[in-house]
Amino acid sequence: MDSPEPSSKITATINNTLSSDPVPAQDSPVFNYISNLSPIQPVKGAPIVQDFSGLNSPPLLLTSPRINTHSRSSLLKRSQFPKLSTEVFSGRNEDYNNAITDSDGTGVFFSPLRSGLSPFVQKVSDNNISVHVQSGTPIRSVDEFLVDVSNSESGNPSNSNNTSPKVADSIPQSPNSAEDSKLSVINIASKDERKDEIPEDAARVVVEQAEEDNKGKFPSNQKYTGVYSTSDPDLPSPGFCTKIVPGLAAHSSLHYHYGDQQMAQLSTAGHTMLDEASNIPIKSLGTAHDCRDDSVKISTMSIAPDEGIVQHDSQTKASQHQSGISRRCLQFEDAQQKMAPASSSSQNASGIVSCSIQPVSPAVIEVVEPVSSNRSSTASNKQLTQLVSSSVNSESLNVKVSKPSGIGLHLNSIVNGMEAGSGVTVSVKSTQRGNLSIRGKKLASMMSCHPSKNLKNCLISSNVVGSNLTSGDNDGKHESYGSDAESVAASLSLNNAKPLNDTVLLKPTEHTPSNKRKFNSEHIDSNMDYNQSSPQKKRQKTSDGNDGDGCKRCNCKKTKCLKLYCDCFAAGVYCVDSCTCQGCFNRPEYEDTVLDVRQQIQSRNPLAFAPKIVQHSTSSPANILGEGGASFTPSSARHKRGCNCKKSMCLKKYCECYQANVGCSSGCRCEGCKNVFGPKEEYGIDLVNKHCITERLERSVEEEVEMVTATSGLLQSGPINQCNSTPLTPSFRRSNSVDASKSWFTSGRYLSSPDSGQANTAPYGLSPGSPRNSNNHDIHQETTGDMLDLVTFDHELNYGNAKLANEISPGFHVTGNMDDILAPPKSQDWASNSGGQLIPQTVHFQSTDPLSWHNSPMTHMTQFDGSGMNTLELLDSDKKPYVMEDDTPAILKDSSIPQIGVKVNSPNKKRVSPPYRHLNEIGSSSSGGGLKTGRKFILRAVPSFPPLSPCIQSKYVAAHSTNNSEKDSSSK
DNA sequence: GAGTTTGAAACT
DNA sequence: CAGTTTCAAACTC
Repeated sequence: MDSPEPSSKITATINNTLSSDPVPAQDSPVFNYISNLSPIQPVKGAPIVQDFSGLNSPPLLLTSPRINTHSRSSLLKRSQFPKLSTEVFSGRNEDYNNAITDSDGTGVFFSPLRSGLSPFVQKVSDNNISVHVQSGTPIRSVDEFLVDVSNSESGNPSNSNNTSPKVADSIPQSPNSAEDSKLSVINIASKDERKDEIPEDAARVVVEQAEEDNKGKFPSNQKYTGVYSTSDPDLPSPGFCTKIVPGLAAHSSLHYHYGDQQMAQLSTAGHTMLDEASNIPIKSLGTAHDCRDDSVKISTMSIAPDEGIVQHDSQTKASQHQSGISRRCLQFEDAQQKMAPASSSSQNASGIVSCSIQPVSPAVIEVVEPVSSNRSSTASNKQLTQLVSSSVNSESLNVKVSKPSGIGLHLNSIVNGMEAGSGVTVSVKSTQRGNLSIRGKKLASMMSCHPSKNLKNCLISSNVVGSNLTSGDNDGKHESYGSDAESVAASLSLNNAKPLNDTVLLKPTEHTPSNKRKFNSEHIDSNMDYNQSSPQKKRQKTSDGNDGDGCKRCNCKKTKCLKLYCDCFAAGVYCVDSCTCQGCFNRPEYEDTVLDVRQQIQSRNPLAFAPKIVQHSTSSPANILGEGGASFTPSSARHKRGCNCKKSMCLKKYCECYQANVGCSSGCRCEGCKNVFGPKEEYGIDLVNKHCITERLERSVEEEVEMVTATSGLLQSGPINQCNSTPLTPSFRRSNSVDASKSWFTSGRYLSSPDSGQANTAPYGLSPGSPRNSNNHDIHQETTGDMLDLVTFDHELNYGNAKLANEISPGFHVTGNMDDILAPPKSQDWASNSGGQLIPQTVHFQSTDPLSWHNSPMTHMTQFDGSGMNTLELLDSDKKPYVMEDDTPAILKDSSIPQIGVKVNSPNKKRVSPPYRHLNEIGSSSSGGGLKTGRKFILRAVPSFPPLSPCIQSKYVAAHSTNNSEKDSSSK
């Protein structure tokens, strides 16, 4: 196993299975390139994806703490999935093999994943890198999850192929399951010690699936090294990919595919992935599927969200593992996993997760794009490409956006994340160009994101990224994901500084030491944060207060990070190394404890982990702003419970409403409320405030626009900061559409987190769109306003970015299906649906319509994906979709569950809805308009979500794209 | 970095 | 449900 054995074998197997040529990775120059080139590896961070799993339900997040490890393990697992992996990856296998061989030489294996994960890594790994095996404990559950997923996915993948076939293919490439898995693991591990551990887990996971193969522990580091990529590959390679990181996965996949070399790095990898996908329709490759899955899932989601989810989860996990990122997150995933039995189905959410991969690294994406653009364009890989970077071929892509990943996180986190991340903007031009540009600097930071904030960022980024890449993000690690991707992107951007188009340069990034460093560090940080978390990042974060990354770090001293006082815990994320907490039990190692505590808390307050912010379709405040209309409540979002501020006048972060960039609602008991985002009705909004808000909105819009563009690229954090502030704006979303979008965002957050699903979707959606962004410029502008709205919230921003992207990219139309979306429509359902939808959605959009982007919160995703995000767009177009409902739904939705959907959501949703505000809001303010709008939106939104099956969505999209306008109008 | 303020979470 | 305490983030210096 471990040994990559002769790649030849693997390749052979691969060949058999995949038929794809397994050129020994080593052999293939391409492989080398990739390994060398790929900055991707860093992407591993992507693992972040893990978050997704989290997506399902916040609770899960907690549960998932392991996830991180798991995720890593998951990677392994994936690798395990030998079946696919080996076969599938034959091509990759080669790579893997090569990698392996290389690794062998070094001792480390690279799995395709690895390669995918991080080209960087590869290099390193090659050297030796890496990978330290982290044996850590395996988190089997996760792994299993992953595995299962992968499996399931694999199964589906084929189905799903469509969109993201490439990915899947690529994934599949990973040849030998066992070996691969090992390798993959290794890869990841190599980077971090923890990883090492994780890898083991992953391996275990894999083992579970294929204990044999894995052996659980791959002997040595090698395995670990291989872990990420390889093992996964085996598994359904897809799994790998996904697991590894969306980005990574993609990369890895790419690598595999490429035997070509292409150093091209990620992009190449991506291409390869795509190519393979195209070539290999394989589904078999479960792993590949991951990536694909995302896309596929997305598409398929509609069909079988669960699978998608699962895959995503696994992926995410993997990704998480890979990247430190995972650390935090996503326990939800675990939980979810648990929740949803391994089997894919339940976990549709997971599908979302897959998104995470994408999210993994916008950077990656970018990287990919270049390549992809080159190849991808050719490659059918649509999905992959989409996933990878929607950027690459946004057009074809259906993005998977699954990003909902964020979902797992709680709103809070999300929101926060937004802020943190804001800085960066990435613009991806998905459309064929594949240009990704990342502007933000913060990407990295974002990447790193921590739980809450990070999450936000992550989400955003992830969303964006993910959207870009693939649908699936992961929730799991909110942070990681986004962060990774972002980080990557950021790194890219930073390094390259080339904002946009640099995407191509992923390699460069890789190549450039600085870039590499950045990536690595970033990725690591983001991914590994807790593990390795590069000091720098930590520093940054710490300096920031959280955040550089956006990730927050807690500083708990007495609560062991097991109470809601802890931001990390509250966000359902594990504490990261960067956290300065004392006696922390919020770590994967204490997963059981965390889960227990979490349960206890939930028993007392079921909504304890639900997103605090719910989208209200109408928030009174928003209306105020509302340029557009009143309908908009600036923030459709509201704090569920409302704040109780007495001295801060809701003008400081002490105020949860303010912190979340949402207006206060009737539910608030604050005194002297001057919440910029929307004072309590009582207080009425001050004109001044309104002005401020509007200004913010405008700014945000502008920024968002940029962001969007960037976002499309990835994360775009840029907006974030402001966004943070701006976030407010979101609430204010200008137009209805805006509102809707916002609602998304907000909802996204909220949803994502708590309920979940939505958020996930949103993110996904967002990310996907990005690709188009390039095209979107115009759109951006147009949308910008909306975008801004979306952006406004931090979370939103994050998501929003994606969304923006989506929005931006006019392209996104909801391919999907308004209908579908609509179908789900009910707000309540919505949440659940959304959850599921989200993912799926992600996929479908392709919008062409600029409008759609509105929906977009997801837009970005859509953009990239094009279709993927569409759901969002759909929503947007409808706009209202999201709006959805209100908070409640959101909450419920949040759960991110979306995918999983109902399960998670439903519970939450019910409760969620509660938020006084909704009622109030609904009733009151904006109420009128707001709520109405919200509902209206919701309906629309719903439709978007519904988009379970990508395929369906796509269909719808195609059909509806035209219809959408009609619908929209009608809905309106 | 230390200390203060603030408001949520937890407890009674 | 209300009041109090505890806690950690946010903020200030």
